[in-house]
Amino acid sequence: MAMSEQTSKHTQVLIIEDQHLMRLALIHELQAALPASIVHGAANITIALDLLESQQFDLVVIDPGLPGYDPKSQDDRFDVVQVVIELSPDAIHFVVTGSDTEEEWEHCQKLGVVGYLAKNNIRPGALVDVLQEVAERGYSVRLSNETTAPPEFYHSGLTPREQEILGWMRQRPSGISRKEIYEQLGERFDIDAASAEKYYKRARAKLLKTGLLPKGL
Amino acid sequence: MAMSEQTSKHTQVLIIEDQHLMRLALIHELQAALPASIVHGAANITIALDLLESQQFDLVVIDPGLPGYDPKSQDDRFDVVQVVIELSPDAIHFVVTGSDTEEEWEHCQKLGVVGYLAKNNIRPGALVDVLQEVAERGYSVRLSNETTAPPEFYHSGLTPREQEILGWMRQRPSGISRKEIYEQLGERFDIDAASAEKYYKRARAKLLKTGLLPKGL
DNA sequence: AAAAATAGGGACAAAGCTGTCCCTATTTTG
DNA sequence: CAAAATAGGGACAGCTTTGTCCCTATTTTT
Repeated sequence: MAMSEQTSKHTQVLIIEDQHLMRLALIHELQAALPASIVHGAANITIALDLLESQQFDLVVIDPGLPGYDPKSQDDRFDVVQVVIELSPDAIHFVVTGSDTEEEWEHCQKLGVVGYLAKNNIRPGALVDVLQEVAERGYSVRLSNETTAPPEFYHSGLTPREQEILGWMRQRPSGISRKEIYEQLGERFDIDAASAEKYYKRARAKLLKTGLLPKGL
Repeated sequence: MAMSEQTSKHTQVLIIEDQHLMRLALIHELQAALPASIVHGAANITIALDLLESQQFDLVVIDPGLPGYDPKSQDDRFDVVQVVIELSPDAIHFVVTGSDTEEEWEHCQKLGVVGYLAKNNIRPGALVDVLQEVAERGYSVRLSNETTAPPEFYHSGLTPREQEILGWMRQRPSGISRKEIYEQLGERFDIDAASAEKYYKRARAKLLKTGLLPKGL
């Protein structure tokens, strides 16, 4: 019988978050940010504690606003964080919350948390930057931040690439030519600028065919 | 110049939610639930009001916990909902919140809301049921609910189908054979039970190759 | 012991997405 | 006006995912 290789080369990640869609989104983000990782999800503290006792993790992401704890009680919130940290002393710990405060971050930091992220300040792809910042500076904080992002527009007939390119193009500041955007996108996605242009054009064509495309073209 | 067809056959949906990942997840869910829909996202109330003034919507989903409003103030939360409803009187309105209460639902109902959903009670695919319930009964309420879901396990090498099938299989109650699960899955996804079996096996093989698969096989 | 379930594969067609290259008009900008 | 940018496509190779069908051992139930 082969020995079970508990010490695999994969990064083990645990997400503790009770909101299903948010947990799935975080899992998705973490997988994208750490391609060789295995990501576990726990919808409540009971499952989380089971997992923490059964194996080691390299990174644990905690939402302290779990059911069974009084969301208005700071003590309850810190309790969750503290217990998790005690059970995974070698891991890196992030806190993700929908109601962030400067004071809570400071308290969490004393408990050993190195990442403190407001849910409304986590954009797709942002965790890459957070992880890098933690690696460089030892911590990363993103408090709540009212965004001025443009409205989004999702049409079921578009492929992910087309959605993505279109999203970027719609944020084009005035004075910047489309061509420049194509080049930026080419660099960002590591594709040809011409391909980015192609995607944009196809997306546009699809929207025209169905009869409506957003104002900013 | 062709006349712009404002009255297209597509269902127009608007999601007002400040948490980016949650907004994207909701957009995704809505597109899956309403395949012929065009879904718009607004990260704050300003964008939302712009959109509401510029066009009509058939369904508006509101998270009243937006920045700029005191999350502890019930009045502020209701204000958001009320303003949105006044600007889209012909639409159906859902409220999605991370801090739900029975009282808030009752108040929202008086304002015209027909769907009241706690964020921790929205699972992937659940909006289909919510929409159907609204169509049949006129309203749908899903208050906060502590789940007893099993731990989740996501491995980057698996395809979405494999992840999905594996997730279902891991919830198999004792006394139910795998074969029965295959049949349920076949029905649910409208594929052959044999295909479901194939996916499970391939997922299992991949996990074995990389050295670790979760306890429950 | 016979029947059913399970593990662990192979082969393959259809479809969709990605990415590249190339083309011609028309419009905008310097 | 000349040059650059833009609109609006066609063709195509490569890849992954999906879904179906088929196969042989081994284990578990009955």
